[in-house]
Amino acid sequence: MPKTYDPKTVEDKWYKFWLEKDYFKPVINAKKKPFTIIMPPPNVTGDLHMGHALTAAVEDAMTRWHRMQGDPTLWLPGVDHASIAAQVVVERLLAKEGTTRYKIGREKFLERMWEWTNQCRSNIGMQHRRLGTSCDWSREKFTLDPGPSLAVRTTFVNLYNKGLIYRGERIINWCPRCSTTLSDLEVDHKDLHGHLWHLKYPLADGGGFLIVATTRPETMLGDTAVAVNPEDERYINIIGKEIMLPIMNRRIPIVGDAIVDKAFGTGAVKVTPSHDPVDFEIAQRQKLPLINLLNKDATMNENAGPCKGMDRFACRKWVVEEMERLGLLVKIEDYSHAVGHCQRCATLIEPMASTQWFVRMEPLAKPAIEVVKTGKIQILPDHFTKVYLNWMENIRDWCVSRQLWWGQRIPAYYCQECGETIVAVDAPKTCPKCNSTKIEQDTDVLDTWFSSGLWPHSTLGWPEDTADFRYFYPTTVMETGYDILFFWVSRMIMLGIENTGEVPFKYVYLHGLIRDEKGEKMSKTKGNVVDPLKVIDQIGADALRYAVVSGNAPGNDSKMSPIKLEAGRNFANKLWNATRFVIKSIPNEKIDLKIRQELLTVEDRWILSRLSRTETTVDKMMSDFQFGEALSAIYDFLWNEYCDWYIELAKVRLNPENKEAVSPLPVLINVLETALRLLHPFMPFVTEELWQNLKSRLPAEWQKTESIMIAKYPQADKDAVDTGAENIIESVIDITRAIRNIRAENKVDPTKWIAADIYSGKLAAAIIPYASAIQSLAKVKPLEFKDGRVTGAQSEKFAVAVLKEADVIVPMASMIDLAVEREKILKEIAQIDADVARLEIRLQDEAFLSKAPAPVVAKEKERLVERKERAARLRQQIG
RNA sequence: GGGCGGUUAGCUCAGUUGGUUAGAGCAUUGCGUUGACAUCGCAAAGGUCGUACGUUCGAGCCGUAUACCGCCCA
Repeated sequence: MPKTYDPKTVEDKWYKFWLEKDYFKPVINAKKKPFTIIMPPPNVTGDLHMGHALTAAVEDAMTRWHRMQGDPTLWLPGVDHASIAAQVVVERLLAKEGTTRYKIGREKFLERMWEWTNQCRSNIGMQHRRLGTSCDWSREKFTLDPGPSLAVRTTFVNLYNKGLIYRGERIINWCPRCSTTLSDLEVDHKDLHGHLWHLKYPLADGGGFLIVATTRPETMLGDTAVAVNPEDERYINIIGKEIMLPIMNRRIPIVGDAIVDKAFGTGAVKVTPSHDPVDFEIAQRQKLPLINLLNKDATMNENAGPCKGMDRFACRKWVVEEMERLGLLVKIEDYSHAVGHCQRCATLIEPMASTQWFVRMEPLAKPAIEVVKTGKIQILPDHFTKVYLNWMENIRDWCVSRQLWWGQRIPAYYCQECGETIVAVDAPKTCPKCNSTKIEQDTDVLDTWFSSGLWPHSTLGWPEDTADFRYFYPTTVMETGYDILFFWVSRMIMLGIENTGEVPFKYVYLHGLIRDEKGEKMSKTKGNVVDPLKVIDQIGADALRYAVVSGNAPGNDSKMSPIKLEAGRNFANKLWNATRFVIKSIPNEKIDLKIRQELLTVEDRWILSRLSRTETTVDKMMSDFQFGEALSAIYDFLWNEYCDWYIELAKVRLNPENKEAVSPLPVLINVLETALRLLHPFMPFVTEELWQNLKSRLPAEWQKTESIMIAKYPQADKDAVDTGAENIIESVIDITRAIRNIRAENKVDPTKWIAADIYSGKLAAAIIPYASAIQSLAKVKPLEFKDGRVTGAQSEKFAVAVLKEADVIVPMASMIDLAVEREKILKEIAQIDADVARLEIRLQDEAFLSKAPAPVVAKEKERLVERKERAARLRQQIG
């Protein structure tokens, strides 16, 4: 075996081996409860990032853990068509080529989308394989596959028939760049520094003005009323009167509506029903007309009068100038307010009244609230339960139609003859009302999250009654980032219950975001992304997986840094070398590796006890989704107990001179083999490589299992816990450390042997057999064990360490070779004397004293004092 | 405005039913390389656990208040 671990030479080999053996495929066994996890499908928007690596590492750890425990385990991978996100990516490609989706047309555009998607999908698949993910590739799904597509259409039709999907005119979020509606969740609110313009609106009867304030003055062109609170005494007399809307010279009514806040501004508000959600509501109540001002690209349309054709921002400027010219601009205030931006392209969103498809959410939310409140679904970490419930309880209808081309086409058809709307799973040939064949499908597609919401059941075959669906649904865990709790975990719960009558999963495990070293979100535009594939190329998949999982607590963000990655690489290498050592120690002749209780030494019983405790901890932590904690328990055991102490103690017995010693090999090998299995779910490649390496050098009975990934996960042997052995070895470790500590404090040459006396009280008999171990580990000889406790220690002659179970006494004389020490000190004194002489000459030099800067002179004087003092102390020491 | 989370060693963070002397990785300092590993070993230094009250025999952990930082929702 080479001296260092080289992941490149092993990872591909083992992944291929696992695939060939079909280990990733579960065997359906009706008698056993399956463990099922559906992978949150990455978007076909590019490469996998660190967040995906974390998802993959955590899900793979769970999957491998359950598989090794003998559960029929399915981890189903998939990819999301990511309607808007993917379309934005390809549109950017087109822009670089100097064209647009409109120029090339829908059909050609979709071809490009598929081309991109196929390439992206295979890339994502390759990247997941590099990460070592043990998902069942034979069941891989894509959101646009026939199965999931059928699920989407079936769901849409069912919801429509139940009245839970409707088409209506509402205020929606319009992205002018993407030229589509967006759901509320797809809009990011950012605080912007803007202005509040105060405008004078003259009464139509010439009896004065009302003053209204707005952050979007251009919308005044679409005002259809001014509203005041009906209980506002200032305005009670003018309700019912009319305003002459400036610029447009249109008469609009003054209406009373309770929603108007008397205290805000002047208490009078302009009403633009087509471009503001609150105004839209007022218009509904007051039966006001809607005037839409905007074209799809956010230029002003023919309703904007003189502003027709202007861009929305140009129009704003023009309106303000015009109002000022008319003497109707009262004042401009600085004003900070939250403004919606498109999550995908960051363009400013325009609220706009539009006829779209909506999902009525409240009836779907009710059972989804119930299952979480009653614990049928458990959200981890727990505090996200509140976040979830708060969102669910204040839910609003969901706009699902998108004016995009890439995605699931809405299964609604319109008769061109009689205007009938037909919603059906399969395209109708004739209109059921008028028998016309002139039928056209809705041109819009569905919000991508509509199909994601069906993912846990659509991937398993629903709406068909499949064996997979029957066996694996409801699934066990949904593992994903907390940032998409609403986007899809919530919708999966709602739609899962709606479609199947059962919860889609038992647990929701939410992980945090992986940020860069400074704690900032990684993004391509910031250029701070860490590419997981590059990391794998450099240090291997196991090291990357270690880095993302270790120290990662549920729901907490974590920062990624080269240092963390290095820690992972170092651990893999440590493990490699420990195994290399064990393998080297295996003799060529046949050996019996069976652990025989009667032959176990105290350190054997100690490491077996520690292993048992580690297994218990790991089992608890894995069951509690504390993956970081489980991993660190394994790390600590392997590095700080097995490598640092057990191997070191075993070396004493392995020494060929120590012929009568009982061989440590049975325990040395068994513990290592077990620990490799413990670690396997986290670091699959290096553990497989080492396990196979180790196994190949062992007797036949070790050859029965052909891969670590299908070997049994270690279970704690409670009988192995041995507090007595733990106390003894802990004392041996304490004593060794104390002596090393004394050596270090007294600067004893590492090759020098020193003497020590141990007063170990009631443990003496147990510790005495470790005399030779302590001797070699602490380089101490002679080592004597004495009765009782130390009394009246003389610190000038002895170094003393008082430990839990023992006292350690080291005579000073044994540490210092006086003659050598005297030589060293004399040398140092000579050196200092030379310094002193030079400094004295310099400080008597008139030229130096007058020309050198004062601080330099002062420093030299100080140095002289310090040197003289040190020389005096050294002279004192040698007498 | 409503809600949630964080504040622990120089840095990054663990610390889940309150229980001896609060841990890890990295960084720092000193020492060490002829048989597992310098991607290493040995040792050292470093913390009034944001602040203030309270509950308790006992608080990093529970309660109240407060400061600062971050996130989500409106």
